[in-house]
Amino acid sequence: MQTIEQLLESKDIRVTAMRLLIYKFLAEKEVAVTLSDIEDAFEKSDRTTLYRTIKTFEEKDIVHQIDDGTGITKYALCEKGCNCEIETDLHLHFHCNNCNETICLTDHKIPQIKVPDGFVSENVNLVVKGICDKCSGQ
Amino acid sequence: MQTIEQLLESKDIRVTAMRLLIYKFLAEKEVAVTLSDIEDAFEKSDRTTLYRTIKTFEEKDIVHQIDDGTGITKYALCEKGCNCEIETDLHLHFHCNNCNETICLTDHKIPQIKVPDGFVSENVNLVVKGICDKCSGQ
DNA sequence: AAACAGATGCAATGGAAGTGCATTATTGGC
DNA sequence: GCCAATAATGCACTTCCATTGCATCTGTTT
Ligand SMILES: [Mn+2]
Ligand SMILES: [Mn+2]
Ligand SMILES: [Zn+2]
Ligand SMILES: [Zn+2]
Repeated sequence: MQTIEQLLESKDIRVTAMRLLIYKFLAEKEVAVTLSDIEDAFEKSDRTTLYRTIKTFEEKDIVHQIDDGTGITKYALCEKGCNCEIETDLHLHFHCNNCNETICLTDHKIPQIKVPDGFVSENVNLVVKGICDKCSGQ
Repeated sequence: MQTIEQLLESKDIRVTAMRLLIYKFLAEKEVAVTLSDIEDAFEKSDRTTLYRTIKTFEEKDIVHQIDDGTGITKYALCEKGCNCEIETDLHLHFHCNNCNETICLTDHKIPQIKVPDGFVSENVNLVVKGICDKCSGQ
């Protein structure tokens, strides 16, 4: 089991206090977060720093971006061995219309989608909306 | 076969020159369009009018909105008998990474998506990205 | 210590969606 | 046809989020 420091170093990311804190924040959250969520959690630091940190994480495949249709970009830590860029690895995302939270359903992979002749599928984005387990009351 | 005028009237939308023009513009396009696309086509009219026209069409189920992940909302005419609000009717959308256009694959319905116990699926958005038939060179 | 690279902070920008209100056009009753 | 009501249009402004330029700070290397 590697430490967060080791993970960052292995991805050629310099270890800073801020980066460790943001990583831990993401790791504790079980849902995808917006930049605003991170801002609220770290009011002392500047928005830009948080933004660039999350972008750095994204470039290095530590987090992946989620477009859940709310118009606000969300982010979540990648699972170990998650190859976000490979189509076959893509899991689906669930957005709760009640609590407004979005979560990764990491072990629900997107099924193979047929496209018409002449079309080449490279990537699929699938967001299911509805009521999450917490809100459905069971 | 009903005229555009008859269609609009049947949906309780007043027939105006602008609305007819925008409807025809959408009908001629085989791809989903952004508000900017409409703006470019009708430089004489104000953006707000175009915006509200498309919103009116959307409310009355004449067009449906498409979130293809580019961050810019796109719109396309509904097919005859397209019930956009019914989950089972939803077709999938294809976004070309080359020409950057998005099209409705109206006869490719979204497959049933399994969600974990406790989750209730109400709606699904599925966008396939890749290379379209025109760009794939066949 | 000096030099350098990268991280952080502040300010500003840009794009797109949305709204308030005045003006103009259309409709329906008379 | 005329008038009042109602809806459509145009203009200005706002809000929200994403993104960037540049100055400053911090940590590392020689
Ligand atoms: Mn995810
Ligand atoms: Mn469509
Ligand atoms: Zn919920
Ligand atoms: Zn194409």
